[in-house]
Amino acid sequence: MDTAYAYSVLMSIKHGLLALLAPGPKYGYQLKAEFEAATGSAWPLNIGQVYSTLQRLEKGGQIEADGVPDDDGRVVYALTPSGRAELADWFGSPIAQESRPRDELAIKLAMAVSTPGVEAREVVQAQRSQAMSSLQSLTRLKVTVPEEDLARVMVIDSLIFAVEAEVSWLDRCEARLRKARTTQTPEKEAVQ
Amino acid sequence: MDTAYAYSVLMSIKHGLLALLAPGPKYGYQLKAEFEAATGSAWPLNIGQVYSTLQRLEKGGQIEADGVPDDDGRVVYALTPSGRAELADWFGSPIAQESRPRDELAIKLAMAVSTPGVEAREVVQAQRSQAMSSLQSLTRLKVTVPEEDLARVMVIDSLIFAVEAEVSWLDRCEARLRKARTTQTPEKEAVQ
DNA sequence: CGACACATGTAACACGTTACATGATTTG
DNA sequence: CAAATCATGTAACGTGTTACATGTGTCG
Repeated sequence: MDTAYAYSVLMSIKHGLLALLAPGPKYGYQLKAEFEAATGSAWPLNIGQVYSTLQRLEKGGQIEADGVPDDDGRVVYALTPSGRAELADWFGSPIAQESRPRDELAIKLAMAVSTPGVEAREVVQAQRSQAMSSLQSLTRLKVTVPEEDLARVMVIDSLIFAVEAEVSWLDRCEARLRKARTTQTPEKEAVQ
Repeated sequence: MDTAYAYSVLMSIKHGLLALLAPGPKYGYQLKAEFEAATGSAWPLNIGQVYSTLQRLEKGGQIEADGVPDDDGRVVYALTPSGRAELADWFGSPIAQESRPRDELAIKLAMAVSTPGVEAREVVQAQRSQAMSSLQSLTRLKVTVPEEDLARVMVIDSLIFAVEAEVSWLDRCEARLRKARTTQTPEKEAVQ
């Protein structure tokens, strides 16, 4: 293999489509619909992206067009053994911590505290109020989806948990910043 | 602008480098070192990527090479007004919820529950034990960095908070799955 | 000398994203 | 008929990632 990325390889869509193809062959529009039925309101999926991804999956030998277009011009794709293997591997092994994208917010705050002229606490507060408002829309959204729809509920929960964690983290940062200012530079704030 | 992405635009490195250039001109290796000094052990930065990104920033008019290579072949880059403006905008506005990458784990679990033949609870448990072990390494790592090093402490905290939230979420998913199995299909598990 | 760190750079690729073109079918 | 929806596809770009080439300086 030449494609051995050490971390930060995003393949959510690819794997998601593979999973949707597991029960049986499907076509593009159907995949978009089913993908959004589960992860839906959270992460809409541009239809163009479905076809791009299908193309790349076919090129990679993980899926193949099921013969000719079906009854009415719809092109149906099916998993190949290779694709089925990759899917099994995806489900079978946990997602590595190192394979996750860099957290832009963490980087931003790290940079904010070490960049002169930037008030890190303002950054924290702006982010916090934004997080609180998304928390509200998420809880509003959650009551609209029935408990039985496991996939959707779980996805929304994951967003809620992530935002809540972000708020807690921001609060801790606030505390750290407050403490650092009062202990380190007691009267430096008077300057300028 | 032609580049108006609606969501999922990753620009952590770009903005990170811009921030590092704010105090004054710097060269590639130095930027790598300083970037890792803050976000360090969490997200190492390939040196090649620094040069790629610098090149793209220069092409985009956000930075420019400071005349000739300095005393010893080192090429120093500085912010342009445009770059400074973009940086101010980055610090000044919160990171949008929609601009975050899709959570692969959430998608995976959503797919797991709707894919026949896949035991979602096994996926949950595998992920959970992996999360617990990364939580351990993170807490081990945290004690090695001094409290005064705000940036690094905050970055590690952000990882810890994220993993803790993941564990809580996984536990909730476990509960939901257990409940769904006992209420929905009481004896279906006997089949096959 | 040989190994290693410092330093710059390029080429190639994978993935995500959108804009655009094209047609068939349905429906007010 | 016109508009909306269904359906497929392509071209282009931005960002992240790595592998590789190249050279300098230092130190055992």
